[in-house]
Amino acid sequence: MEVSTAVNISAAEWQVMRVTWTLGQVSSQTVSEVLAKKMAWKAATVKTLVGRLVKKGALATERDGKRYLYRPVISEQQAMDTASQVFIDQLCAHKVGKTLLKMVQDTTLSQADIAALVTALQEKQKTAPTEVACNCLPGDCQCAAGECNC
Amino acid sequence: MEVSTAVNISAAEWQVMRVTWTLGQVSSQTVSEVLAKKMAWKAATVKTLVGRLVKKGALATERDGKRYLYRPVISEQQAMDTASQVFIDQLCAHKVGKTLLKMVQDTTLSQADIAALVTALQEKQKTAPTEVACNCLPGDCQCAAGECNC
DNA sequence: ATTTTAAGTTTACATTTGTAAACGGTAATT
DNA sequence: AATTACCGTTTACAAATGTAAACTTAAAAT
Repeated sequence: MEVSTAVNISAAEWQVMRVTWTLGQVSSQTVSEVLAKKMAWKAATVKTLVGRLVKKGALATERDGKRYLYRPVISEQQAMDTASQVFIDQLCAHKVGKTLLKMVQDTTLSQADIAALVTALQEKQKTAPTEVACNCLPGDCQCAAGECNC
Repeated sequence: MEVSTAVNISAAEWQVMRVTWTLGQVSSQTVSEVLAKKMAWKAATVKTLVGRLVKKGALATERDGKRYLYRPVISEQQAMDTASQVFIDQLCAHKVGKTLLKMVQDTTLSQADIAALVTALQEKQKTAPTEVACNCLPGDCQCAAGECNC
């Protein structure tokens, strides 16, 4: 039944997660070194974030002598997909397409990424509707002509 | 020089913005009615959010007798684009493609949206790199073989 | 064995966010 | 004219977030 494994990871915490996703299993010292350089954060700040992530269940710990090693509990891809969903869900359904277009245009993508996207889109095209209705208002979108872009 | 017009709009505030984006110029009563139904928010809650948005400069006011009419200061598309950028920027550059793919797959898009995306992607393909490097760590990604998905 | 270090834990503290009640004033209704 | 109904403004208040110092303890170095 999928008991809401969805942990909320804040923007700052996300940076810590990225280090663990990238390095797999890390000491907090490593995380601190990386983020001191990348984010100009004090070690104390990183400690707090790591602590919160452990409490939230986003990081698992394993004793390693006097210290701990931290390991991500959820995969990066899954976390990104969840975050994407949350992001998209808050937008007007009618305008999601335009926004995805902007994202695609403004992002560096590899040949493979592009190919995969094109394939998926072509597949999607087979069953895509002509229009996606605006869902900004409950019931029908009642915007007067010219007053909105729905 | 683009003096950071970027206003921060929280998730709850975003709902208020959507109403103004959709209806163009609204009384707080209208916003309240819409969101009471859509979000089950009390009128007081909406008042707070509207007030904060005005203070943040995201909504402009115009007197209308005893009350105000509210109007969005920035366009929805621009707000969405900014939010998208912020969202994408926090992700590992190497994995943005996969995430966009997921978004495309999980979202309802119109024929026109899909066509526009395909066109943009084909154009992008001409200059796309073979690989997009991971930028999770400062300097080179030092993940050991097999320990990360970079 | 003593001191230094490094780790984790506790405490701090201002802001932002979500949610809303209370208050005060003006316009509309009785 | 008195009263009611709205509307905007103030106040409330807990939780989350960003940022970090202080404290405590155990291991490492001398």
